[in-house]
Amino acid sequence: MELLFFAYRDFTTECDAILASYGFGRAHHRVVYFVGRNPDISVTALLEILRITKQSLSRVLGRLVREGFVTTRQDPADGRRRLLTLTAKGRSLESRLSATQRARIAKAYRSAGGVAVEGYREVLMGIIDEADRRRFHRL
Amino acid sequence: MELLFFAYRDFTTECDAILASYGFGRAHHRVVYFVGRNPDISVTALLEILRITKQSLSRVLGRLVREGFVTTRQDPADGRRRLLTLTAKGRSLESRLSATQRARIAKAYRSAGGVAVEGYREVLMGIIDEADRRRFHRL
DNA sequence: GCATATAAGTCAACGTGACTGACGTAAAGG
DNA sequence: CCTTTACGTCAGTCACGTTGACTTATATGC
Repeated sequence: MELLFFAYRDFTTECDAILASYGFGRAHHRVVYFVGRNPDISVTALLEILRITKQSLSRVLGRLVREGFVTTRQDPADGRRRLLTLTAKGRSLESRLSATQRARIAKAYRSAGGVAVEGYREVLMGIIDEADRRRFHRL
Repeated sequence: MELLFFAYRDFTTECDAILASYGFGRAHHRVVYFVGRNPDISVTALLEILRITKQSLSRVLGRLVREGFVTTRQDPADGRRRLLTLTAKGRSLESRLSATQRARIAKAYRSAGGVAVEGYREVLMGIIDEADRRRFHRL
């Protein structure tokens, strides 16, 4: 429990500094991250991943769209849906944020070795709710 | 990165429900957890673990003390220090919260096996800032 | 074709838990 | 004695979550 607490805390603090320089918070990071991972994702699908309310997302996403990090377009198959995708600016922010986290994970992976990484992934997967685990089977 | 996000989210949501029934939030949980782990901890030491400001801690800790979950006493060795310890009521809350998390971790450990757990701990340790890693060497 | 359901957006109000800055007090220590 | 440390508190701000109500556009089933 302590391990997870410290790992998650240190995992996010570097990003917080970058985000602060844009006037963003963690909520913006999560949106940028998941839109980056799932281009053309619908608003509802994003809400289900983040498990927050539409109103909470609205403020964060609205700003990201207004400031040109995310674009919305109508779903050609279902006109009610708005599909979200990162712009070049959004991808640039996303990779800047991910770079610090990837570096941290890569360092931990290297020093722990392949067998440890296998175990790490297996245990984390076991901690995740069964329903959400399926998200990873696709990858 | 996604693994950590979902694992941490699912790791905390069960507790959030219990905490909500007391009118508490995650901040209270963290205080109860770390005071439980470190009986007779000073306020400053707790602040360093949590990495929040005195003012932020004050509201949360103040309420826990007023409602009888945590006791403070003067450090006999240094009268400026207030030593924090859980009351029976506090320990009861702590174990109730920990029980759900322990169960989740235990389940993940069992299904992953001992070798995986070794790797899991090794990688998480690598993600944690070097300075904080020392905290675990004691344990 | 109309009624209902769904996707999205918005207005308003609120709560928690962070933050900064300033100030007060008690105890320790050179 | 003066400075530093530990703690507490007042005041104001901000991020980000919540609920509830309402609107608009589109899809879909009868």
